[in-house]
Amino acid sequence: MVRAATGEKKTGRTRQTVESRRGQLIALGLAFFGTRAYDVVSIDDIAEAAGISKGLLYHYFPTKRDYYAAVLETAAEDLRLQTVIDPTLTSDVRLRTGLEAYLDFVKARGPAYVALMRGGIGSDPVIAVILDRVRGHFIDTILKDLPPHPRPRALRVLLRGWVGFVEETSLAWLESPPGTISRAQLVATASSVLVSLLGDMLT
Amino acid sequence: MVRAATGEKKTGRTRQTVESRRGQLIALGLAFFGTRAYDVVSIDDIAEAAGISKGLLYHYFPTKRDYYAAVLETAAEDLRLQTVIDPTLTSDVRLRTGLEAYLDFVKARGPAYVALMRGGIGSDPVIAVILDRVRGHFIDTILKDLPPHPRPRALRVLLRGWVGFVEETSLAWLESPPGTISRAQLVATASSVLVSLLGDMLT
DNA sequence: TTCACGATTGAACTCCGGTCAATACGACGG
DNA sequence: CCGTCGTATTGACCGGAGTTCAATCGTGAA
Repeated sequence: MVRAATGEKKTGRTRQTVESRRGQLIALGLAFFGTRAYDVVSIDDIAEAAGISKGLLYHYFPTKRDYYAAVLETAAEDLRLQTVIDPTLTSDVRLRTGLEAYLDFVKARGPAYVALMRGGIGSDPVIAVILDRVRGHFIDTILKDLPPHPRPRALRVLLRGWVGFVEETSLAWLESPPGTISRAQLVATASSVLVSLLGDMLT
Repeated sequence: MVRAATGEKKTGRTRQTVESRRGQLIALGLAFFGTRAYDVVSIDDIAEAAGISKGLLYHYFPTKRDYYAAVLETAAEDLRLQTVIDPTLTSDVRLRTGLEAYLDFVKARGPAYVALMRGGIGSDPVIAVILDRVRGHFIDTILKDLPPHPRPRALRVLLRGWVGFVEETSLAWLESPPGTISRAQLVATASSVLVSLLGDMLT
């Protein structure tokens, strides 16, 4: 309609490879879902920001939820990569280094991390599975360091609680005014909690 | 259209008081949002289940999010009421009793509690405030028992972490097969974590 | 240069959140 | 027993958002 008035080229089509387009869309999703709530972000917003048509987004992701899931999965994978620790170190050092890496990741991502991990649509099964996998990965990493001998079933429950402690503590750290608590103190407390937890269990 | 075929009375209008209607809708919301994700639950679903028109729901709640917030608020209030402990008891006993009450509440509500507290729309500011208030209430309750003397600002951050520990642990307890961990062990571990946390801080 | 594959479009469809004027239930006064 | 009045309640309507799909055109290979 008004198209004739604008001086733009008739076809704005810029063909891209599937990976680059997918990457662009996921990156956009990280920005959008990291800022606004799931149901406030519209497919049209994404498409417009990407400079593509709505239909194309559905060429890459079957549904909005799948799109969100893919975005979350990417964030989760980033977190996993960012917290890989040199396996030759002492388990104690690895714990502290891992916690530091985790906190650095949280600090770098800021509110986007909060919105993605906490917000979103937690009660959706697909989403819940992704979040559980992230937490499960950390738990498995910790369990690998433990002697396989006395490993009560209750341990996993408590470790999941510990992960909750670290997550919640990190968010509080992010939101609190600077000087409230130091990164070092967080690391120290978290590892001391874990050690006492393991000590209680494995005796 | 088909209405004539059914033997129902032409007008199904059953006028109710505002409180009873509101209560019915909130109860329905607890069931729906406790089962399905926020954006999967439609206003039409609720209205149909309540036997009313969509418009009436908007007579009570200005928006879907406000409706959800009201439902959440009710659940939060229930939890608060369910965890009121006799203030004449020892602080130590109060802690254990409170934890037991919390776990009983979680067990009674089951997955619905999970969906409401974790799921929902966490990144929505209004919702986040409600959830923060619930956690803040527990933290304040704990803080009331402490001597006001050495109360570092970091304490609140760690207490929030402890609440996260309890929440996550409770969910894992719910989902785990019976016999994995006992309620008593959970209470013991959670209070021992809290005590050691406070011990580290207040020395 | 041609061809064919597939990335890309845009219009159409449906469902859903939200609005609003009209309606009728039921309590109250006469 | 009967208006009549407030308001709980309806139903039709709207714009927007998710989703579908046939048509289109850019691009690498032959």
